[in-house]
Amino acid sequence: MKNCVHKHHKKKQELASLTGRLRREARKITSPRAAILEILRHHPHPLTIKEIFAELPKGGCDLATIYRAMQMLEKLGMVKRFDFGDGAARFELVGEGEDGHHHHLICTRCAGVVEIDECFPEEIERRIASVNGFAGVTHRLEFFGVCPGCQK
Amino acid sequence: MKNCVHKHHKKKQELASLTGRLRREARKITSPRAAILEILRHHPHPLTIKEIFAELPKGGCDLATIYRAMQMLEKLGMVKRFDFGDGAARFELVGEGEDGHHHHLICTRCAGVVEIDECFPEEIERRIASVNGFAGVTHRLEFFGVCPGCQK
DNA sequence: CTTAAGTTGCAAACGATTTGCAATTGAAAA
DNA sequence: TTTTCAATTGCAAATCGTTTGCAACTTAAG
Repeated sequence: MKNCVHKHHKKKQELASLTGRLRREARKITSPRAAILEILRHHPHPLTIKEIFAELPKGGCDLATIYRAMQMLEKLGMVKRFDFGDGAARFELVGEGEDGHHHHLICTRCAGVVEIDECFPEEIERRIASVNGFAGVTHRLEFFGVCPGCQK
Repeated sequence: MKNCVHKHHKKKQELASLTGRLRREARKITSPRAAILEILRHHPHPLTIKEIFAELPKGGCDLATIYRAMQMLEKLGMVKRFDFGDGAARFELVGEGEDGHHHHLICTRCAGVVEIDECFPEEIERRIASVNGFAGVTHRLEFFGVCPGCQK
């Protein structure tokens, strides 16, 4: 179950559109960045820094460069950071104008990932916020279990 | 908002009951362990290793000892590990027979924590599991927002 | 083509957590 | 109690993911 099922209809973004977003933010389009975006573009599921590094063409860039790129892309809202609780951050490209909020179902055996459409019920979240007087409440939510292939 | 609101009626467990659980598992009741349990007993909210370390009486034990103790207590199901996404694990004592599953509302400004009674709807989780053929599905869920005190 | 600001590689620094190992200590047995 | 041995601890070194300082190097604007 190393592959990923996608129920979200994420249109693969054009590289030009991505670099355009960068340019608009007065960021330089360097070859490491183009290569990283290219990889993210082709992987609709969350990738760790090391996975991106591994996908990088021969003589790719330094790990630090990827870390810096992801920080910056996250700040610009172009990628969303996910935490599966295993100590390594994962990143996924976010469509223009979208916020990328969604969840995953992760196999605790093979680490396979399935994107989930369901989200925590808004009314309940709203109630939790108001009952406690909190503002701007969001949540971090991930599901864990054993995938079909790992159950035997 | 450095204090914690508790809507859960967690009865503070007796130290004797805790050490009894250890003894039953053929684990030694050492002074570091007793001190750690004593601290957890008095703090119904999730504590980081460093917080436990700081609470430790003068000449407490080594950090490594706390790490080892928490690993072991977690394995025995006596503490539950939480991840607020800030890189430091937090631990909370779990009542005998309970599984400690619950969630928190965390202030992104002051890091204050409120325990939440709500959980992700079971029927939806069940549907997510069956639709994807996953078994033994659980979830990790935490809420984030700005607490009343930090909103001004 | 020049140039200044933005970027990169590299190595060192970090913070959380783990681990090897010799010295110490519970607690079961004598 | 005292003996005895496995469980446990302290300490330092090792890991791991991530960040950062800095000099060398590009990109993109003029």
